[in-house]
Amino acid sequence: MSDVKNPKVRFAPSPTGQLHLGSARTALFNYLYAKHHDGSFYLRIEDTDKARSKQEHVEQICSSLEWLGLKWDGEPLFQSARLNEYHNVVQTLLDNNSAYRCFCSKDVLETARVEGSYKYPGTCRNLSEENIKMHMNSGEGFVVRLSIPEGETHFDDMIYGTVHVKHDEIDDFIIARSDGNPTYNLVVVVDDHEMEITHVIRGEDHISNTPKQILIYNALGYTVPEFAHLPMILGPDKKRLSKRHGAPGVQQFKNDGYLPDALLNYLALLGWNPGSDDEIFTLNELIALFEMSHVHKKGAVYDEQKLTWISGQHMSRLGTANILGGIHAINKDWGDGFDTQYIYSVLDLLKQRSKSLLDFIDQSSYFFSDPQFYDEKSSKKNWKDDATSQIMNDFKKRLEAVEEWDADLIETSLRKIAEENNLSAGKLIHPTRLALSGIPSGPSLFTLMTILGKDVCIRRLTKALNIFPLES
RNA sequence: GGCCCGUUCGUCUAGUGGUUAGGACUCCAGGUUUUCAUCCUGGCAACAGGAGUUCGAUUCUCCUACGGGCUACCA
Repeated sequence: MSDVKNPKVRFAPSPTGQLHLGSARTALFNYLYAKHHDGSFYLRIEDTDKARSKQEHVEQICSSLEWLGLKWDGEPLFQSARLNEYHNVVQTLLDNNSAYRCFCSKDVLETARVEGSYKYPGTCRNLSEENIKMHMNSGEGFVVRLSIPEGETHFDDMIYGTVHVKHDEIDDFIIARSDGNPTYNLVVVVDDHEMEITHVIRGEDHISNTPKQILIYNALGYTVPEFAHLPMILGPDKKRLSKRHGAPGVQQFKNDGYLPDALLNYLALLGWNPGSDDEIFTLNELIALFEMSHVHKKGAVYDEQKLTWISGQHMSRLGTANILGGIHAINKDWGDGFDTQYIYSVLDLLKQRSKSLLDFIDQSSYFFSDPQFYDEKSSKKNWKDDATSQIMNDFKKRLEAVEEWDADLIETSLRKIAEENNLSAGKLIHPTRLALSGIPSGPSLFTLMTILGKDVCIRRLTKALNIFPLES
C-alpha cells in the first residue's frame, strides 16, 4: 500500500460539450485514486469560456457522472462565480512584477506566428511606467502576461517520471485576456490552491501546461501539488478521441443499454492493468485494486467489441434485482402487469445471454406479448406444409391434456409424438418455438414453455395453427 | 519549425539481460445445445528498423522511421 493519505483530487470539465469517453476516463481515474486512498473527489466546472460554456452541458455532465456512479464530494465549484478572486490574483502578480501588461495587437502577433515566429517576442516585457501609463491613458486594450524568469522547471509526474522544461521553451503566456477575464492556466492554479488539491490527475495533453502552472504557483508562493498525466484514448486511426473526432458521449452508452460498471470496467483497462489476468471488476473492486504505478504512458485505442464483451460479462454476473433496476431506468414500464416471480424467471433465464440491457429487453419481448410477426426464413423452413400443422395440432391437444405443467413432462410428451410419427424431435421443436416466440432461436424451449405457462402456450399454438403454413 | 512523449499479436495488455514472449477481445476450427447465445477445448497472430554495450538482447544506450501531445486572448 502506498503511504498517500486522504488525497484531494478534482475532475474539472469545461461545459463546452457533453461528458465523453476521454473525460469520463479522467474522472474515473481521479475517483479511483481518491477512493483507494480514502481521499476526496471534487467536481469543478471550468466555465470561464463564456462563449462556449452552456448550462445544459453542465447538467449533462453531472447526470452522466451520477449515472456512472462517480459521486463527487461537496458541491461543484463554478469558476464563473470566482471572477473577482482571479482579478485579485492577477493584480497581485502585476504588483509583485511576476506579470506585465502587453499592448501588442492580436493581429500583429498572429501575422508573426504565421510567418514562423512561434514565440511571443517580449515586446512589452520591460515597458517603462510612463510608457504603460501612456498606453492606458489612451484607452488601449491590453492583456496580462506572466513574466517567465530564466532557468528551468521540473516536476515529478506520477506516470511520466521527472519532466524537465527549460524556461526559454515557455512563452510569456497570457493570464488575463483583453476583456479582463483570466485564462485557463491562471484559474486552474488559483482554484487548485483554493480547493487544497493535493493531486492533479488529468490528460497527457496538459503535460506542457504543467510547468507554466508551476511558475504561477511559485510566483504566488503556493504549494505545488503532485501531478499525474494520463495517456490519451485514441480512435481506430490512432488519433486522439475528441468531441470533434467522434468520441461517443457517456449518455450514448446509457441509451445503448450498457451497465455503468461495465463501461467503467472497460475504461479502467484503457491505460491501466490490475496486475493479474482478471478483467471483470465492479467499481468497488476497481477502487481496491487501483494503483497509479500500473498506469502507463501509451495511448490506447478504443475498441467497442471488447466493451461489448465486458458488458455481457457484467450482465451475466450482476444480480437479478440489479438488472431489473437497470432496465427500469431505461423503461420504467417494463414488465408491468406481470407478477414478480414471473419477471425474475425471465431475468434469470436471459441475463447470461445478453450483451446489454437493451439486448435483454429485445430478447425478452415475447415473454410479455404474443408474437406479432413470425420469422420468415424459419417459417418457410420449419412449418412449410399441412403435415406439420397436423402434428402440431396433435401436440397441442396433448399439451392441453397435461395436468402438471413441467419442463420434463412437456419434453417427454413432445418426444413421444415425434417418435410416434417417425420424426426427429427437431421437426416439432422448431415450429413450436416459432409459434411461441416468433423467432428461430432462444433459450431451451421446454423451460421457455414452463415460464410462459400452459394457457399462453396453448393460445399461441392455436393462433399459429390458424396462420400456418404461410401463403406464398 | 520547436519542445515533450510513445512504439510487444489487428485491438487492450503482461513480461524478463538467457521465456516455447503469457493473458484477454476479435477471427477460425471443434465440443456442448432442439436452435441461437453462453460455456468449454484448440488454433491463427507481436517484441518498428539500424547500430552499440554484452558471452547473450524484446529487455540497457544511441540513431532513424512512424505515431501522439503541446506550441490560442480554448480548456
